[in-house]
Amino acid sequence: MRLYNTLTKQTEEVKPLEPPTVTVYTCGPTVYDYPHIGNWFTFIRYDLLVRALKANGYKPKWVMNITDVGHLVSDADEGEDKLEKGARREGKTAWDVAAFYTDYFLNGLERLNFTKPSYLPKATDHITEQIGLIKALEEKGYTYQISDGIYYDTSKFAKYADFAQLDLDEQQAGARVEYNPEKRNPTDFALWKFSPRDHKRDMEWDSPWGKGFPGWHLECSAMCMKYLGDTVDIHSGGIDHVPVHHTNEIAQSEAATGKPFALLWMHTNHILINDEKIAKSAGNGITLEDVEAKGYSLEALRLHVLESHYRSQSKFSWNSLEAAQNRLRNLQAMAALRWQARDTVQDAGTFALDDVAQELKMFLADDLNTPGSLAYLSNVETQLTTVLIEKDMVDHFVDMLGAIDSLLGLNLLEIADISDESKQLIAERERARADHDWAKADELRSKLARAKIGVRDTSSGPIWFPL
RNA sequence: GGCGCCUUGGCGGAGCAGUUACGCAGAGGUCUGCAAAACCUCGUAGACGGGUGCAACUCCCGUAGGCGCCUCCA
Repeated sequence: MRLYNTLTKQTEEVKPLEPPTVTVYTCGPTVYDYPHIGNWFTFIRYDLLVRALKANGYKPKWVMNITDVGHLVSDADEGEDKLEKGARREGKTAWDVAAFYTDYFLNGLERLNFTKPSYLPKATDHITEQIGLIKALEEKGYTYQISDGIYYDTSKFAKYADFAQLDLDEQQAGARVEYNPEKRNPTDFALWKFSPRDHKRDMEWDSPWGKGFPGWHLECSAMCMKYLGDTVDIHSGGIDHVPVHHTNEIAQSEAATGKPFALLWMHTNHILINDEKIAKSAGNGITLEDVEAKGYSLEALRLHVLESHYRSQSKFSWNSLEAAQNRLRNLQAMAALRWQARDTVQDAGTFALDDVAQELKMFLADDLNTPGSLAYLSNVETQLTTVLIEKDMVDHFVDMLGAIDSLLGLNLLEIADISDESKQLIAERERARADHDWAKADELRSKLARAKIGVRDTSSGPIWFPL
């Protein structure tokens, strides 16, 4: 399996430290509000990564964290904690807000048919580990204290700028934010922030340096190392994390352990809506509820994610979701053939159902080429809907659907057989057609359509499909 | 100001130096009692201008436009 590695800027073979296990860390959500569709796009892409790894013989150990403290609203450690801000907005405590949106997120993973991560650790459950990491950094001389917290001195980590190819001097010149003048370097970041004197935070902990809370970047390093070891095989997240969050994770982790933090870094590009990135301020933060309210299924959303490559900046619109929904319907029509096998079919051809899984797997093994896998699947669909299924092919056909589902998560196996009543209507319509009672035949077709069942007539009899 | 990316047919969206990506929508046709089904065909796609190749959408240079990051962000 090959993936593009942000670290080396090239596509390379996945080489886990201890195959067949492959450790994967994904930077998860900050649970202060409803995730928008762009967040879900990214997470679905990592679900696909894990599915692809499994299909290609690996045993993924997947950790996705829940950021429930410390994620600051704005710039260089000056801003407010997102959780505390969310709490004020909703008149709750930060703990309540975190619990609510954590539940919402976990529920979303199920609604979207995610592979279950091996661990979904919360930052607030790992304060001890985070303090331990700061201590390690302190012992090695990477930290310093200023009035509002303990900071990491990025000038002590020689290759700080390498990962994101940062030009630190030039950046400084054009920076749009004012940095805390107490900091030694503009890129230095908080490891531990002291609680403010004037009010009590909902979330705060004791530490060797005083009461406060951990900086945002710290949690990922601490939890990744706790669950997956000092060196993780694949570390992943949104492309926006490259210059700051992941750069800082590398700095603090490698400074503490002296080992590479991740062998391969994988980053997903963002989707745009109306050629703009998604931001709450732009009012384009579409949620899963919005998608469903417009009558689109979450499977259609997932299919839409598959239609573009994870490294390209793709566009989202209701039109394109509509297209995905229609495309999904056609795949579901193919899946419905499992209930409608014929004793014999004309020209069964030489189509090899067993090859489908292998082919799809190869597309995904090629840097998650999901658009290629769908193009292939469309060709399969065209052949099968033309040829139909013979009874002794059904087992193979169901296996094929299962393989598609386990790779792409489209729930094609969930397309159920129709009721006996509906089958009788279809049979009745056939009799009407035989009697040339076209009015009755068309009426029955309308009746079936109201039950979301479509019918097409073929030389080997009627075929139904879900509308 | 710095760094990087992108520009493909109505829409979405890939790969590839020379063979149809694919899907959705649309047009024409075939079949059928009819069809909203199915099948076939079609739209003379590659921002623009140069260059290197026998050959470029696919490599190089330039121009125009767009986007992302440098600041919380999937």
